[in-house]
Formats: sequence, C-alpha cells, structure tokens
Amino acid sequence: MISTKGRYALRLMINLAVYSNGDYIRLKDISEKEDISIKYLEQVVSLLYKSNLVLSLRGNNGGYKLARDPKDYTAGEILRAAEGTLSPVQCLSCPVNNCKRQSVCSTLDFWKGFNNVVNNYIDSITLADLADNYRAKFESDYSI
Amino acid sequence: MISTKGRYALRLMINLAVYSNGDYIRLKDISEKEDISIKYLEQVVSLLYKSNLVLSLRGNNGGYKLARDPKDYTAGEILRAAEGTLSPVQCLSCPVNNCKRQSVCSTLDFWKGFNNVVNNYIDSITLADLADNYRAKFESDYSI
DNA sequence: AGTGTACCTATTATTTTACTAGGAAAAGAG
DNA sequence: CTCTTTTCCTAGTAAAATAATAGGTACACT
Repeated sequence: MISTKGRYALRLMINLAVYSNGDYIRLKDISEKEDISIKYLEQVVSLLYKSNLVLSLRGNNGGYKLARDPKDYTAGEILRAAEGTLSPVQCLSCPVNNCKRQSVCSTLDFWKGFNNVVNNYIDSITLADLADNYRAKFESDYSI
Repeated sequence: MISTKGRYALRLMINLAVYSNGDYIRLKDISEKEDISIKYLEQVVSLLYKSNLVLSLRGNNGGYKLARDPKDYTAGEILRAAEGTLSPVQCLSCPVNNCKRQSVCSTLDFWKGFNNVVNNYIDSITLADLADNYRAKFESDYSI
C-alpha cells in the first residue's frame, strides 16, 4: 500500500501544476487546499526537492514551483521520489539483487512481472494527466 | 510492498502443488524445504485454510493439500487471502468507498487504474504457472 | 493410550508510519 | 540595518504494523 508520503506528494505536485502561473507557491496555500499540515508537507516536499522535481525560493514571496512542464513528469517518478521504492519485494528494490535464495527462488519471475506492470502503469501517467483530472473534478463541482 | 505472509503463502502453495501426490503434506516438510519456522507457517496456512484454498487433516499422516487443481488458483487469490488487500490506497480496499474527499479527489482515477493493473496481472498467473517455474528452476540446478 | 499432526490465542521485539516541534538559514521589504 | 516570511533541517514520539515465538488444545490414526 502507498503511504501518505506518496499520496501527498502527488497531490502537492498536482497543486503546483494547476495553480502555477510562474510564481512560487507557498506550502501554506497548499496546506489549506489539501488539508495537510504544513510541517508534514515540508517533509514531503523536501523529498521532491532532493530529486530535483521542484524549485524553491525562501523568504517573502517564496515557495515552490515545478522544475519542468507537467507533461514531462510521470506519476512514477513522483511516487518513487516520495516512497523510495515501489517494488513488491525487497530483492528487486536495488539494482543488484543480493537475495541468497535467488537461484532457487521460484517466485522471482512472478515478482519481476509484478514490478513491471506497476512501473509501466505509473510511468504512463503524466502530471499533466493528473492536473487535467483535477480541473475536471473542480468544474463538475460547479456544474452540479 | 508485499509482506512475508503473502510471500510465504505463495511458496507454501507452490510446494503443495509441486510435491503433492494426493497425500497430505506436513508443515514440517515445507518448513524444512523453505526454511520458514513451522509456527509461522501455521499462521500463514491458517489464512489459506479460512479462504478454503487448502484442505487439512490432523493426526498422523495429517497435513495439508490443495483443494483444487493448481491451474484453478490464481496468484491473486492466494495473495489476497494472505495479505487481506492489495489495493494501493485504503479507499479502494473495501467494496464501498467511504472516503470523504472522494468527490474532490483528483487522484482516485489514478489509483483505480493502479489497482486494476495489479489485479489483472496477479489474476493472470496461475499456481500451475508458478509450479512450472519451480520445477524449471529445480531442473536447472541439476543441469549446471 | 500414545503419538503426531493441525489448530488457536497470546505475547513480544522491532520496524515503519505519520506526524509534531523547535529552531536555523535565507530572501525580500521597509 | 532589522523584521517578517518563507524554506530548510533534525529530532522526537505515539500508534500501528510486521514478523515472529510460545504454549497450549483438539483431533486422527496406530
């Protein structure tokens, strides 16, 4: 299951994508919109910052903004930046598999396939897709 | 990430599939083959038993055996029996989504898609597939 | 009656999760 | 320069989940 870090990271990035007009956006604003404490958002955004997914500025008028165009982010890279790894089993979470049961493991291929379908999916969805979805939801609130 | 319960459940079921000749197989034997404590295997198999995936017999010559043909199990139902749910987010783990952010959640569709690709994959692999893989690995140990 | 198995429930050490808290560093305003 | 407002950094912590052990009861066959 995906932890709050990954889920909040996605929502944070969607907010930056939807409300960005070139200026930096304060965590305070995102915190209010998404109902997540600023303090916890700081920790989440710090993971995104370390992976160069966002740009930041301190001080007055400071905040965060996207480092690239929304269509150039995949949901996968956002989730991986926040969650660390999404692999279903530990032995696939680092480049070199050092599990000692490897040669006799009858489920390794199964887990590799699992890993593949997950990563193919999350890397097929862009932040622009998610932002579009957000806008669509937002509009439907008004039309009802 | 999948916990030991799910991983051990798969290995246990593969063992039952590969080594079954109609007799019941003791946990003691599986414990030795898979290097998992009997006590922990008991807890894992109890989840499988409650979902009617295995048959059991107590006493001498007792043990467990599959309730159906290996090709009639999917990896998905074994994992779900052991893990409870495999959904990436809580709001999709029960039939009725009772998340209050539901109507404004811009990531719900994304998580539904995530859930789908995972379940489609794990339900496309049968226990017979996994057992074949086990046998292939086993043979390759000899051929080297 | 005795042995060997499944079956059940409680306990526990460790790790992970989901935060809160307190401050330091920097950028801009006045 | 000082003051405010933001990011940024590190530590702490309560609660939950994980990965087991442990001790016993129920049952089936010999």
